[in-house]
Amino acid sequence: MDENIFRSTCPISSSLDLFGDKWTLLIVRDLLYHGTRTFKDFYQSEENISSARLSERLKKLEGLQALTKENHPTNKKVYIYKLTQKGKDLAPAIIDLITWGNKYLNHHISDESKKFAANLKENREIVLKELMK
Amino acid sequence: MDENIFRSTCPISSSLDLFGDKWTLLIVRDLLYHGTRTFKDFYQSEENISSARLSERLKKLEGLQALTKENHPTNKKVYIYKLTQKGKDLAPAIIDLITWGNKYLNHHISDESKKFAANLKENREIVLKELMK
DNA sequence: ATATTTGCTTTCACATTGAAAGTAAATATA
DNA sequence: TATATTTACTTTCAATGTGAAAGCAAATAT
Repeated sequence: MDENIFRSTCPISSSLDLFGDKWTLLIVRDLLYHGTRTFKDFYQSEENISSARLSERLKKLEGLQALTKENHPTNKKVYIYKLTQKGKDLAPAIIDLITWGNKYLNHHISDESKKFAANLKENREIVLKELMK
Repeated sequence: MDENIFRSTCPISSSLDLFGDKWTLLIVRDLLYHGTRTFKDFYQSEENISSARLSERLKKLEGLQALTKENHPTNKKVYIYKLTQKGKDLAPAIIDLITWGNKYLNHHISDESKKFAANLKENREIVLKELMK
């Protein structure tokens, strides 16, 4: 990883240099929820990422070693993406964004997400452990 | 706030629709660390935000009611920016990004930030309470 | 043998950004 | 009281990043 992508020696600033965009953490979200994903799975998630951007972000995350890409056991055309520990360690930040979004944007959040967020609020550590395992 | 800025009914996606860029959370960071800030204070922080972008982001955060802008008590040219509760509630996500950055980008993080992050790791709830008060 | 699926890449108009310069009002200084 | 400086912006614009659509090649299904 090139050092000159970092604006300062501040850890938030540096984390945002890597994850401060609208797509990267959504890819991590999908993997936290589902464990493994294929290109098609990501592509079909409801936010409608373009294939160009998805491809680019997967490469970035792979380069960061936040996820791994492996062959599908039977289908040679399909690849399986999985989080590494480095990727899983983004779970706390992600659930805090869920909590914030659920509190302040509640009127347009789906019922399913509201339930998930309510559970999170009660059992942060348990949900975290579950997501990161 | 316009509803059509949101890509989906997912709370992470929606939070990222608001904060998924390289500058917005850094402004919140400065306010968490310092309590109050002026335009000049933000402008002089080490990441070198351009005044055009700073002005734009401050307006966005004010529009979201994540911060307030008030007159300086004696200098009519200066404005004082402060976090609202909505803004302070971003503190958990921000400290988790500090923790992640400190763990995985440690080699280029300043000693001061390393100390802060170490304390955070030991005393998450106490530091959080202190930042949000 | 042919159609479909999957995981991309390519293209390009459009949106966002960073850097620099400009501005106007308020304040400090001579 | 005149002038320099400071503060909080706005304007401009080239460079960069993005979304939507189309294209492609290998693998799989029919």
